[in-house]
Amino acid sequence: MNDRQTTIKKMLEAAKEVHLQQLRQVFPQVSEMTLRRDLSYLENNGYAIRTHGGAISTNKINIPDGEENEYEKRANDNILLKTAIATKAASYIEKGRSIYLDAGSTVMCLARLVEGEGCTFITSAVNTALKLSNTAHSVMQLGGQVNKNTLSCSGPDAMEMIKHINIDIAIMSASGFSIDRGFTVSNRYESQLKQAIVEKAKKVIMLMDSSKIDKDLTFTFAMLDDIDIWVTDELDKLSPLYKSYISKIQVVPT
Amino acid sequence: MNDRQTTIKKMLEAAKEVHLQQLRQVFPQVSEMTLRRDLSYLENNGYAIRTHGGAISTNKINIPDGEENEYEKRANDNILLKTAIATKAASYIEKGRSIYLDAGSTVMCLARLVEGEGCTFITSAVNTALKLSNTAHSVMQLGGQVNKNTLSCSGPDAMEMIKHINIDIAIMSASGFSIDRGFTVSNRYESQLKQAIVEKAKKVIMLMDSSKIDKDLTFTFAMLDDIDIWVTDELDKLSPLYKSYISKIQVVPT
DNA sequence: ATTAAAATGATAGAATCTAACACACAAAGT
DNA sequence: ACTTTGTGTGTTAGATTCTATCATTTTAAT
Repeated sequence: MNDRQTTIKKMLEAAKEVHLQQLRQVFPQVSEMTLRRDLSYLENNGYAIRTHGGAISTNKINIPDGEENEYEKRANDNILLKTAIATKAASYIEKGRSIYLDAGSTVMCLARLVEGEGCTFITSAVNTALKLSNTAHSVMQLGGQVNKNTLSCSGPDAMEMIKHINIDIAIMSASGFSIDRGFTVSNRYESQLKQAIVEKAKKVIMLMDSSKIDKDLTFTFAMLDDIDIWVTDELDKLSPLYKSYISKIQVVPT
Repeated sequence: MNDRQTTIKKMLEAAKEVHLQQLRQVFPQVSEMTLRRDLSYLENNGYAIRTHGGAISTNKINIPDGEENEYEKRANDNILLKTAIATKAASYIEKGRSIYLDAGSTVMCLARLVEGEGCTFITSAVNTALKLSNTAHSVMQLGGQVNKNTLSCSGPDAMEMIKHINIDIAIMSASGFSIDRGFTVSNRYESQLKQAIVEKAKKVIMLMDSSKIDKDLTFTFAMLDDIDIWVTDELDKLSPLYKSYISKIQVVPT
């Protein structure tokens, strides 16, 4: 994408809508045909939808319920990899169980593809709850302060709620992992909640791609011993120390 | 909306996209101009976006997987009217206050357009919380069982949470109203929660269009005396009895 | 029955879109 | 150095679509 196309994309994001006549004034040095081609390019790449006389931003349409924030930008990175990991994890979900789904874009991928017949889903993430409400039999939303980066609810209210909830399987995510510090995140309250979930759940499945290995964040909520299964995409980064845990680490083909 | 327009709307929902030439084949008895007008109508009501040569469904983009749920079908009805009501209600929101936003599509319209500088928003609806998390300074999500029709959380967990929350202004919705039964909804837990909210809030603003007047549902959560302002679109349906309440009823132009 | 309002049809002209070809320029290969 | 290839761009002509307007029909209300 060249500078002109990037500018048009930004105009679209800001204004939600742009007319060819406006573009002609902004870019008088290029021909109308070129601007048309730019709009076609943006349409083919999913940034815009061409209308008669211009184009609108795809973000404009997303407003009804969609996610369109910092979170969403990260969520679309490596979406194929995340889907592969989520698909593997979905195979561990059994009918009629109580399933906790953590906040995080990989877990959100899983929420999109689970059927979970008769399952009760519990989640702290508002986007996950919204998605699950379409298909799932029963959905519990943990309450609390919403973190706009993770879309997760945490804090004393969430802690209080989980006291009364039994969890068969917890599908968790983390922002970093190292053998010394374990699984880490950057938010104190979310760390506290995750720690409590890991303790309560009968079975803990971690979804985390290899890019987060050997990165430590501020708060540790679990060590490798605390989880039962870890679904990831690559083992190459792992030091030989991990080899003893190989049986709990599931590697998905990429 | 007439039969033909309804059919086109369904075609759009199914196919995500429709060309005028296709419509001409489906409706050979009417002129092309009429079909163009139908598409314009659907566009003005938020169901479609016209393109060169046809139109696309607004659902096409925002729900990459899965079709629209029951909630969204209702949410798109009368969206202009709901926006008008929501805009009026937004003018009552003051900086830095604690604002409760109820579940409901009209209130969701308000969530889309509030700035609410420095406000803390509390809501039971997961879609509203998700939307607010983009823009608002602070968002609290009430926890509990998610109702897939209203996308609202309610139950003992939500009741427990609001005990510790102070509310300056509560923006409420209801499914029905009559002078005898007051404001009503069909779900026991949601009624219980709404009732508690109305009691706690210093100021209660009701958003409800006139189509719900003189319809009673199972559970009453407030009477006309309990609310401070009611924003609606029409007074014609009201019996003369209501006239004494005229000062608290705000009518928006349609 | 009369009137008003809404929906529809027909037409012309304006605006937009597409396709096709030509040109300029840079990168890569011979 | 020369050619080749590909990409980006400009120009034009013609096809398609859109809008505005007014005439006509249908529907609803009094």
